[in-house]
Amino acid sequence: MNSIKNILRNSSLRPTKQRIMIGKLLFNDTNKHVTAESLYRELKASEQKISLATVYNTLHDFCEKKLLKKVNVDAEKVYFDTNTNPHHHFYSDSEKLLIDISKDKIKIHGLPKAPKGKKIKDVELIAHLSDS
Amino acid sequence: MNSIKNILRNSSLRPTKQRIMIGKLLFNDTNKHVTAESLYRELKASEQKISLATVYNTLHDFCEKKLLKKVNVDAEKVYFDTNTNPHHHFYSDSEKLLIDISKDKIKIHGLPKAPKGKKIKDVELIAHLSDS
DNA sequence: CAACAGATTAGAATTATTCTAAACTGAGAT
DNA sequence: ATCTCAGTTTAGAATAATTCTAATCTGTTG
Repeated sequence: MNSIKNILRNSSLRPTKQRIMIGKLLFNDTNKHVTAESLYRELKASEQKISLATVYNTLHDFCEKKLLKKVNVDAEKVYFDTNTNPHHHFYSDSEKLLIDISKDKIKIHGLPKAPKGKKIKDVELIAHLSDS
Repeated sequence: MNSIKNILRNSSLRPTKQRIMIGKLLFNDTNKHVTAESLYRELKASEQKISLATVYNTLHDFCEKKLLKKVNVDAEKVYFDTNTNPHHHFYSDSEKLLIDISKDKIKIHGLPKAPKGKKIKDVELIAHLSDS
């Protein structure tokens, strides 16, 4: 509860009511995957008043401060992952569900070096699932 | 020219004027990455008359028939890749540019097995680039 | 507690994509 | 060749996710 405030302060984000509400929902659980919409619905259910624009603003702020990680798997929506450690994902296209795969399990060999003037910022691996 | 018709017929797609136009743009080059919009602009420039809806329809038809591969890297748009062999990508977020990485170069070890009732359909690796 | 930069808000705007319903066109049968 | 019809194309409307706008509000610093 107080720790959310500290998280925000440590990231130089003003601990406003709505950021704290969102922070509670996100950081008291581990490895949560949300979309702006899903979070907005969750907040509404909890009787809180918050606008969708604020949810978007906050998610983006949290991403910039590395409190969240953006995951693009599906063209339809952006997911935000509270697990900011380097890691990968399973994704079930049918259920629109993300599952973390811890990175230390996975070794990638043979990645070519980045084109001149560029460097590899992040490697994202998504294993798409289908019903077997 | 004729080969495009054959490609279409082999995929049981009626070789209509617009599918042939699109096929020419896509399959006479190798490893092209397009979005619906970029292709639409390209078609307009070539004095052809085609609607954006048809571009979308055709790209989706081609995907279903495995003539194209959908790539989701960026929440903003879907890319379509004429390279349908298993392969991976570099992606420059700033330039919105995709570069193929041939799959046989890359070895991935330690991928956990899919959750019960699921199997891994496809593994997609995207190395995000930034300026170095 | 005043003041102001930063945050929130409702609603409009934008962007990518899909849908709709009417008009058109390949291809097989005649 | 022509007819027929399922499969296509089309313009424009509709939808969905996200961003923008401009007015209002609120933490924080002095």
